[in-house]
Amino acid sequence: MTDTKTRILDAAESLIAQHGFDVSLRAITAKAGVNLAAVNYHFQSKDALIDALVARRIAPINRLRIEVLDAVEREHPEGPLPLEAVIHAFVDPPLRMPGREDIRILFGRLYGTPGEFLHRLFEPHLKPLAARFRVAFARACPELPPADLMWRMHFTIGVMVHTMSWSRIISEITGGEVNSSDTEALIERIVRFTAAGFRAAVQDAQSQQGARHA
Amino acid sequence: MTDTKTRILDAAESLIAQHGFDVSLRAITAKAGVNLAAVNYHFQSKDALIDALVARRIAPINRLRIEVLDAVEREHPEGPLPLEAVIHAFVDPPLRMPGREDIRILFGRLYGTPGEFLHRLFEPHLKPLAARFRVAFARACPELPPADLMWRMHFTIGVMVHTMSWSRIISEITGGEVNSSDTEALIERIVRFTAAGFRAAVQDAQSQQGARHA
DNA sequence: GTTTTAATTATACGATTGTTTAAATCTCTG
DNA sequence: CAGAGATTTAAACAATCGTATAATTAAAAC
Repeated sequence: MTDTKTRILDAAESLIAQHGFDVSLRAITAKAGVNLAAVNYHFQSKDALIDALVARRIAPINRLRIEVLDAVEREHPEGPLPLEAVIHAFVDPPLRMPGREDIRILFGRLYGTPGEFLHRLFEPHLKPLAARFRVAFARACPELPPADLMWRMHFTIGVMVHTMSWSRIISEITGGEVNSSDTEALIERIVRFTAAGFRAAVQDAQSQQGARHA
Repeated sequence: MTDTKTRILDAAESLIAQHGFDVSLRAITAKAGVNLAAVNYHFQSKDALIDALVARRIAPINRLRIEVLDAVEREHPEGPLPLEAVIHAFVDPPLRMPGREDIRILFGRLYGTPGEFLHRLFEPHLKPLAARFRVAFARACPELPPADLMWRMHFTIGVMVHTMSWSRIISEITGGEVNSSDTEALIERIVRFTAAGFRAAVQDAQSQQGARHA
């Protein structure tokens, strides 16, 4: 019999992935097979439970992302970094996340609902990561203006998050035509798409001015 | 004094965009300045209110998307369609949506929480639209395998949705460095990024096999 | 002006929520 | 074995939720 604390976390993780963050503590404790009050005993509140739930998954993923990026930078101590390698370092760990598919959906749901949990999530987990990858992407695309770099990182996150949050129903709504079970092929599709997006020509200030009044 | 029904819709729209779909009817009716029971009188339930709220915004957007796509196809009755024009037809209407910024955030939140509202949303609103744009993208990228075509449409939606749902806080978390107030420039960035992604080389079956065991 | 319908109001209902309390049980130390 | 601390349990708390009811007011029709 596993630990009560982790059983609560597992049950909450699965239920939140399926039904959203407003699942009741009673549903969570029922699925975990523990008493209702156990949540407020081991964690302090429902919000603290969600924080612990998120931290448990994000922390190892971000650690792995940094490790992979470290290896890439070690192989290229100077000069431009290979763009595909940087993208891989960013998207592989969450997409290859071990365990149930629920975790991927939870991850996507987390990014899809900015405002509620994100301020508690961004400062400790995402902010240092974003700063780290920003300089890496800048080294991979030296000629890209800073604003475009940030936007294209943002777009890449959008591709990754949307793929994760729709991973369960994407095959359903396409009639099984599109399937996300082959993780490696999916990662390769994401990297090719976003890398080409990073390498796209940027709009110079003059044509921007023109497009605005077209 | 505007209509009670639209005042409820406006208030619900704004509050849901800010705080999610689990806002109370009391908060909605308080902001609208109407009585609590007015919601169950004019609509039948809270779910029906959300359905009406979504339909009110999605219907004209999708109508405009189809109109713009019709014009593109009329200008190119045969042969390949210009890829950028097809992407513009898809992403411009929601991003240029008139009215408050709340609507864009609501739109993004809707896509970010698949499963709850999406089955009620997909069949009537999204399914015919996806079928229509699928053939258009196929005409724009004739050499692209069907599976890759679907995935890259999916990625494009991810870029669009993520940009919309993060439009309010993106400038906040980047310290004002990245700003989404210039809609036309933002659209241009999205189109350049995704068009380059559509044109990226696809992975052939052989190298797929190899990558899977790499 | 009276009647009929539509719309709004105040109020209450049952159900569910997160959280707390106090007693019961278990676990381990001395 | 005794007892101190940790954990689990059942029960209840106040608050909030969506919804329904009945009465009241406004509007429209004849």
